[in-house]
Amino acid sequence: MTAKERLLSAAKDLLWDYGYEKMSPKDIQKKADVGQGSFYHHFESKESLAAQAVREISDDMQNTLSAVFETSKPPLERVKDYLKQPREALRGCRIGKLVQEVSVTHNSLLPPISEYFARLQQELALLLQCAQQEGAFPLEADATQLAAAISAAVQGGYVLSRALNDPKQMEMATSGILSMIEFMERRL
Amino acid sequence: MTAKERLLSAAKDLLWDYGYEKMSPKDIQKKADVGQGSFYHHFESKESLAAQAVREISDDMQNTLSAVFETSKPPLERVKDYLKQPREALRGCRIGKLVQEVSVTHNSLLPPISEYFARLQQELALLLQCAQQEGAFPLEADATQLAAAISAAVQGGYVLSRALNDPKQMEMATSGILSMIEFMERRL
DNA sequence: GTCTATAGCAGGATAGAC
DNA sequence: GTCTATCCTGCTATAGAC
Repeated sequence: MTAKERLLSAAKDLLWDYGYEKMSPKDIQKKADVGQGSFYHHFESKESLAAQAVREISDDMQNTLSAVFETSKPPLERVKDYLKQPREALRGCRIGKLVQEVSVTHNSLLPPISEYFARLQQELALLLQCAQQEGAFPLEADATQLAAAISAAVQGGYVLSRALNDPKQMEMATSGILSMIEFMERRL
Repeated sequence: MTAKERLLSAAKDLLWDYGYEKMSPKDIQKKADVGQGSFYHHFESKESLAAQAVREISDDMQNTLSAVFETSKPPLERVKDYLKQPREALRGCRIGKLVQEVSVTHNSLLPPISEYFARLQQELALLLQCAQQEGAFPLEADATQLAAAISAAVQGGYVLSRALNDPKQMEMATSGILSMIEFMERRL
């Protein structure tokens, strides 16, 4: 890996564990085994590097999404598969945890994050609507609201897991949603 | 208000908007209109002050919880009332947003936060079980899982609102859960 | 209790040699 | 492209006078 690639990779890791504000240029240089000179040769600033790192994280996560959503399974199964995905609950969401920082919502890091969540919700809503058209899910449900609730439960699962220092919180939150979906499926 | 009270009040505000790491002693002093000398006269350190501020925030929020949960309404109504509470979605959860910071999960600030969420989930689960015993909610639902899902949806609502810079995300997430609960209520 | 002065250190970035 | 030296600022805290 080139120095530039190592810097990006290190930044992606540190953003996950430390967040944007607490991640210092020196932390990145040390983790990437790269000198200060190289850092500022390849990137204009910490924000510039972070913006590119967040862009890559968003792309990675959208690819993961595609792997779950673009299958031949019935639409509602794909929604359930999303809920059942393995997650590093205590580490937090690579992308969701960043939005709590003032320095992130007020700079160039936000757009790739918004993009990820917009796409997630859009795909979930679409799948739910398909399920409804196929008669696999109650028509009275509001697909858009449900999509928001599902993505919120996952993000909240991360928060609760960290707050209670217990990875099972994620499992409970997603299982709770899953149970409700299956209930609605049975009684349509 | 005494200088000590002003310091605590300022810290509570800054924790909400800036978070723990980005909130500096100088920020607090300035907002409280108190000199550096006073700051370190009343508190040992930034962490010490923050710990006390978080303790108070947790207490405040538990009082808000009591106001919603300790009424004479039917149990399931109280759960719905919790979901319908007004929230400053874009500002984030006063307490939930803190747990994403490494410096918070690794120090004395976490316990009051854990306490709040533990109590929230316990009360929600209890109310759901009451509703089940009264025949107002399906027995096949797992109250503990649902309580986790409900509290997660609220926390996730905050995250999504900030990520998409749209306060309606909170409303959609909580309405989504609300709809599912009402669906289950109708078809028990 | 409150003030000002000061200290030590880290964050973020620049300069110029190699 | 990479290295070392250097700069300025802000963070966190201490010291000692009033």
